[in-house]
Order: sequence, then structure tokens, then C-alpha cells
Amino acid sequence: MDILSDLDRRGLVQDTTDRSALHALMEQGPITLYYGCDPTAASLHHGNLIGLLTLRRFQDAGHRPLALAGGATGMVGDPGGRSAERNLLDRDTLAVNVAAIKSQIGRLLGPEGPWTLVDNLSWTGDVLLLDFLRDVGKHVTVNQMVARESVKARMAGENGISFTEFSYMLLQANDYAWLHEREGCVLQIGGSDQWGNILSGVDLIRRRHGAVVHGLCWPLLTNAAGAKLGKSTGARVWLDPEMTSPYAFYQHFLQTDDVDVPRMLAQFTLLPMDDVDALVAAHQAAPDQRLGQKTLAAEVTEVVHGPAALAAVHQAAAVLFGADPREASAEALAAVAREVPGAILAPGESLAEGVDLAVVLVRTGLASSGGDARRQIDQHGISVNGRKVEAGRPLTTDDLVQDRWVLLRKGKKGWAVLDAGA
RNA sequence: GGGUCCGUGCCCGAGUGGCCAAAGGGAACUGGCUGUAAACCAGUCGGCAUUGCCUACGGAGGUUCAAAUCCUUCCGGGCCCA
Repeated sequence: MDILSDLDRRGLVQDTTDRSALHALMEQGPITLYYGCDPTAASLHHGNLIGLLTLRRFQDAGHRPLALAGGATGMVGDPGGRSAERNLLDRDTLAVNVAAIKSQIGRLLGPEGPWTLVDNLSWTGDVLLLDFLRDVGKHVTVNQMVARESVKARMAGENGISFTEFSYMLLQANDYAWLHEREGCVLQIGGSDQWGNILSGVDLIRRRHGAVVHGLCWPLLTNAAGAKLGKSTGARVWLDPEMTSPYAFYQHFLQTDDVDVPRMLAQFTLLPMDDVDALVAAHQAAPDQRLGQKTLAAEVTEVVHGPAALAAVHQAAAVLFGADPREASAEALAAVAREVPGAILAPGESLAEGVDLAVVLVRTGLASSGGDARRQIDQHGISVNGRKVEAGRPLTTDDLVQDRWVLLRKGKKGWAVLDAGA
């Protein structure tokens, strides 16, 4: 099956430029395409995953992906999808972020070679304003810029839009044009929020060079509730294991709603679609088995963090959601301690004398304040080593498992470990 | 530059001198039910502490016994005029 049809089946094609022309172009041989991420944080998040995996899909089909880290556009900020002006990052921060992003992309796409990392700061940083106005601005009318949904929304809103953010689409159009000229890039892919920006580039290239290039976008990621990505924990799910532990990463996908399972399997894994269809059928026949969620979580975790991390995650989950955690081995507990948030005893604290549970809950991050901690305990939301605790109960040496750890649980899914060892 | 309106807790949004830590909704959290699901029901949802205290309604001052609410000024933003 050709890649466009495969993407179709995965629900990853919302819009394309001339579909048959694009198809014909790819029939003639490998093409060069690009996907861009703005380095607004020190790590990519799971929203970028679709783009990177789609690059990977093209790469596996023999095409040449360019992964663009927007060192320049990151300085400006895309107005799309946000209601307020973005805070600007300084160059040093962006450089650090770009480097971090590069290594993350490497893990998903393999060693550089089949793919290439490009940073638009390298061709945008020294461009003179006057040159830019002549070479890019001249080809675009403000009328069409203002007509963009993303711009209209901001102009209608209370906060308005700065000229800087307004200019973003020109920078992105210029990126595409540059990559077309220097790298022979003929396709840009992105989420549907990027569609307008992508078309700006397509237009610019046609006007400046008379060349026909293409764009493709997928529907923006939303969950069953229609909320934008990253809602299940309220926070973003980062690809950096230091920012989101592999355990938390796995759990995020494991907790996918049933209704989202087919789509998530299709879009967030590299499994062939025939396998996905079989999985979905099996899942729907017995949803309580959670086969879809388990496969999804395992596949994504393995692709992003590797098989070793996945094994550690399984080991930790076996303790946390398995039988009596007090029976767990020291090795298994150590694995848990590496995966979930932790805390150690503070100077002066002694389990022999009893330690205030609420204080420890705050230190692990399981509770946001002392009041919150006491509230959680009062509402019977806290367990120690798998057993619900009553208010006022301190932690003591009796709570130690394997002479070293105390497993703390908030609600069903919140975990932390107190390490009283060494 | 002139005029005018606005700035409230994670978000939206009431409140226009005391009864305001501040209505309501959403999000979030816990409990129940369950499949580490959805839906639904219940509770919680600034901080610290035993009645209570502290911090908070864009910032800084002021009026008052008392201000999110009134005044001055500054900052930020919308709209209209030039």
C-alpha cells in the first residue's frame, strides 16, 4: 500500500494540496519533505509525536525527511491555537532546546543520514529586514494574512495580536521556500493548525519560482472529550525521561479512553494498519481486558524510550498494581523508586519516632500543600503500602518494605516512594 | 495625542463600601460504581494553624472604623476619534 493511502487509513489526512499530483510525484521516486517543531521547551511532547512518527512513516517508505527545529520561528511564536501573546525566549534557551530536541528526534528516526535536522535560525538569523520585505513580503498580501482563522480569532479577541506573531506565517513560508531551493523539499506536513502556514509557503514558492510543491495536514489531536492534547494529567507528556518518567509516560497512554483507542493505535504506533484493525476488533470484543491500551502504551513507550525502559515500567507496574506490595522484591522496589516521584527523610526525621505523613506527601508532590495532604487523608485517598490510612497516623519503621521503602499512593493512580535507605 | 471601556482565584465569569477567601460554570482532586475505561452520584477545591490568623481581586499610594468595590497615579489591553 502506498503511504498516502496508509495515512488515510490512520486518519492522518485532513487536507492535502493536489492529491493526485502529490501521489504521482511520489510514484516517480523518493521525495524530500519536512515537519517543523518550535523549540519552546527543553523537550518535545506527545503532541509532536504524530509529526515525528509520520516523518518516520515517510522515511520507512523510502522518502527523505527533514526535521526542522525552529530556532528562528521559536523566537517569534505562532499565533495559532492560543489566545494570548506568547512569551519570547532568548537565544541561549532556544539553542539549548534545539540541541535537546535534536537528540529526541534521533531516537525516533534513527541515526541522522536518512533524515536531516535543520534549524531555521541558520538561514533566518542574518537575513536583513529589507531583503526579507522584498523577497518574501512582496509576494504576500495582508488581505490573505488577515483572512486566516488564527489571525481573525486573535484580532477579534481582547488581547489582539502583535506584529511579531502576525509575521510568523511569513517566516514559515520562507522556511519552506528555502528548503525547497536548497534541499529540494516538495512537501510540508503538520497539524491542521499549521495548514494556513503551510499554504503560505506553497503560495510563496509558486509565485517566486513558479514551482508546484505540496502540503499535507492531519486533524489536530483531541481526546474523546474534545479537549486539546495533554489533558489526562493536566500537564503535557514530555518525551524527555527526566521531565516525564517512562512510567508516567506509559501510564498516560494506558489510561486512554476506550473510544480513543482505535485512533491512538493508528496514529501513535508504527504497527501496520492490518494489525491495528485486528487489535481494535479484539479490544472491542473484550474491552475490560484493556488490550488496546496495553498495546498502545507498550508500543509508544518502546519507540520513545526503548525496550529496557519498557521492561522497567512493566516491573514497576507489577508492584504497584499487583498483589501485596509488601511482598515485592528489593529489585522490583528499586525499579519502582526510579520510575515514580520520590522523597527521602529530612534531617531530624526518624521513622523510629514517627514521621508526619502529611509532610511527606507534600515533599513527594502527591499533595500540593499541608492542607491538601490532610484533606486527602481525611477523604481516605491515601494508602501506605497498599492500605488505606486514617488521619493522624504517622509513618513508622513498621511501614518499611525491604527495610528501606515506603510506598505511598494517592487515589487510584498517584504513586510516590519514600526512600529511607542508606 | 483625545475619548471611552476593561484587568477578579487554574480558566471563564458574577460581585460596585461591611454579611467576601469572594456567586455560578468548567477544569482538577478524592470517594462510590468499574476494567488503572466512559457515564453517573457525593464530597473537596488560597496558605497556615484548635475558635483564629495571613495572603489575594493588574502595580503603587490614598480616603474610610471598614475597600475587589471610592479617589490618585502607573502598567497592560479593547474600541472610537485624531
